[in-house]
Amino acid sequence: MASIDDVARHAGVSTATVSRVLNNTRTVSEKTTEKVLNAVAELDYVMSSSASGLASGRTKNIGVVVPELTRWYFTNVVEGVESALLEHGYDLTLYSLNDGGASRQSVFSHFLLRQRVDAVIAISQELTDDELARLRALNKPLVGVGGPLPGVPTLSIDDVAVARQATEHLISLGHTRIAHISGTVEFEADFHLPTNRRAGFEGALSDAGIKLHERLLGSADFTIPGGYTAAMTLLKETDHRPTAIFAASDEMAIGCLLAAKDLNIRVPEELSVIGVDNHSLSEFFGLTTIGQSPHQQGRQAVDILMQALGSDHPSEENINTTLKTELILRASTSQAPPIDWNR
Amino acid sequence: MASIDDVARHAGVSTATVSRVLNNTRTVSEKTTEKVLNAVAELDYVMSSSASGLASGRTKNIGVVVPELTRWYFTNVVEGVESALLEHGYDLTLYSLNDGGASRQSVFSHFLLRQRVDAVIAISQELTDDELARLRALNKPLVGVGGPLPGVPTLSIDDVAVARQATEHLISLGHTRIAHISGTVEFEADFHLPTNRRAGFEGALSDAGIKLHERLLGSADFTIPGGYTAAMTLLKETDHRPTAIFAASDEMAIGCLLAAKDLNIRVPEELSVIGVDNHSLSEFFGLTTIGQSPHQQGRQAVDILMQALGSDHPSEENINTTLKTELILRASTSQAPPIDWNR
DNA sequence: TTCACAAATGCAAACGCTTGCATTATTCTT
DNA sequence: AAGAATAATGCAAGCGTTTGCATTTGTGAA
Repeated sequence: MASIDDVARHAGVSTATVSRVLNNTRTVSEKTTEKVLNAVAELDYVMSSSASGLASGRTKNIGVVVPELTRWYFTNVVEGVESALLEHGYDLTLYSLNDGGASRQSVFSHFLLRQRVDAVIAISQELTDDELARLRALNKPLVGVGGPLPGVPTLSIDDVAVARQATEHLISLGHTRIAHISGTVEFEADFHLPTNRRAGFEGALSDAGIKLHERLLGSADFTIPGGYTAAMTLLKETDHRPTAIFAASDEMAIGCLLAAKDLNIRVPEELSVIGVDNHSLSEFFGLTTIGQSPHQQGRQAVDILMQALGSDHPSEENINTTLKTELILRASTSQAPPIDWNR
Repeated sequence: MASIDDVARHAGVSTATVSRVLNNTRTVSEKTTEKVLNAVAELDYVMSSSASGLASGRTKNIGVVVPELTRWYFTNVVEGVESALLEHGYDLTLYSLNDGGASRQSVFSHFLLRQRVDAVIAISQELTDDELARLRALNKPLVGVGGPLPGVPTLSIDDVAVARQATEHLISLGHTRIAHISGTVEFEADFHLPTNRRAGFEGALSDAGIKLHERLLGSADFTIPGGYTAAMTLLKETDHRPTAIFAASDEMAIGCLLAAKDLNIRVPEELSVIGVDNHSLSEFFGLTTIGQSPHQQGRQAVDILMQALGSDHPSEENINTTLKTELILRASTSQAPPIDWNR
């Protein structure tokens, strides 16, 4: 495997010059640059990242911490991050905290500290003070995606506003018996997502002067089956069946759609359903939703990171950027049916 | 940030000894080991991976190459790999080849060559000869998951056998008008998966003396919507509607289930459906399937890798291990309905 | 042409580890 | 108890880059 010395010799210059060309420090003449590049090509030379990392302190590698990989949102953010990083010549080292405690512990106390990464992107990670402190001690850029982190530039949607918008959409269609399926408590760890979305829901309701009915509140685990089960309970509520459901995620909303079908409840004539995400299956199911685009969020996180890596002042300006979301109208919501007072 | 010298001084030993303790070379006395470990803990010392990598040539990092992240199979393999690697103290650097050509090119010609990884795991990647040669030139262990690779230890299921088993299951239930939804041609790149599964299907059919009917062959893109559309076409075939469908993936099979529901075709009374994967949604949909467990496959790939990294002879023995799969009976298949000869 | 200054290049000392070899401490034999 | 063998440790030379500083080359002005 060729080393920088081989290249230098081959091009008839010093290793310093080769290094400068490869890192394009702009102080090398055109002629020399070309010679070096030729030598590089001829020898199939690729720099050793270890050596470069050791000497410069820069690894050209970004750590990405994610709670798990199998959820739609995470997967898509990671893909966005990955593709953007590739364009910048960076590698992505993935830390998936699947099993909660155990791996989480070692990732924060060991893996991230090996000086393998120049920066880290934390996806939907509510970090403990200790973890945050550890990351800060690294003195490397850190950006969060999916929720606010104290003192860290983050990207996130406004969950309260999103939920409010979804609910208001239903209200504007004349619905008053609106159910909500929120996330179960174990998802609170993700920036209180269930609570926030529920808050938006309740806010919209109370603004419209609609009284919240306890029995119109369900919760599930953000999956299709979870949404299905929750919807089943809600929809069997015979004397006060909702005419609309706002599910805190598209997957749960799809579960609602399937439940309605199994109960022979027509959507949207008898039941409107709205979700959040614009999941890849939503279009297929004709689901009206508030869309967010995690792929884009991932790319944007990289932009922020690159900027931070460029200027060495840890520019504390862009604390929490709120990402825009968009109401996507499809076939699952419509005018509320006339209320059948007999039920 | 503490360096190995600090630790050495703090423990009153040489850096060599510290290094030995940390890499547990078994030649350090118990006493000394303890002293060193204490110093490490006190100083919160974590080794620099760059320095270690440069000096030893080992990075404790594995490259994982995957075609994309959003498909169930890939995500799960990666999760399996990640969790196993973590246990071994290895990092995982992810290369997702989403946009085909562009990134693929740079990953193979540049990223993987930076000596950032000790080995690579290629997931469902049919590699070109050139790419394979490049990887071999690295002289680092390589294991493939998802399909055979010439001269490389790989893990994969026997697609032909799986398809045969699925089809035989339907035949054993008395079905003779069996349709198949295979993958479209662009998925051929994944080790001819569509072709192989179709071959198994046709093999089982011909063994049973059942004539294959052209109009009972569909194809789709391995997604739920794709399966839905394909099934719609198949099931509208009024004069020769299939009584069973074997879909090349669970997602497509779920599409079939949804199509059947929309057409008011009862499953399994009027239509049996079987898929392949044991996707996380399959249980919910009551889908009979041939299960494989990608998570497990990922872990197993790591086992092989660790073994290869341990012994320096690139043990060429375990070329392509065939993974076991399992018929999982659920509610979507049953005895064939009596044939209505009037249709 | 010469000089001053800027641009281009080279020199060589880090960077923080690992490891072969040499040295010292310990244990076992006889 | 002495010597041999073995275990534990230390020394110091790399590993392949980057980069501050010194040096050489090139340029424009006088």
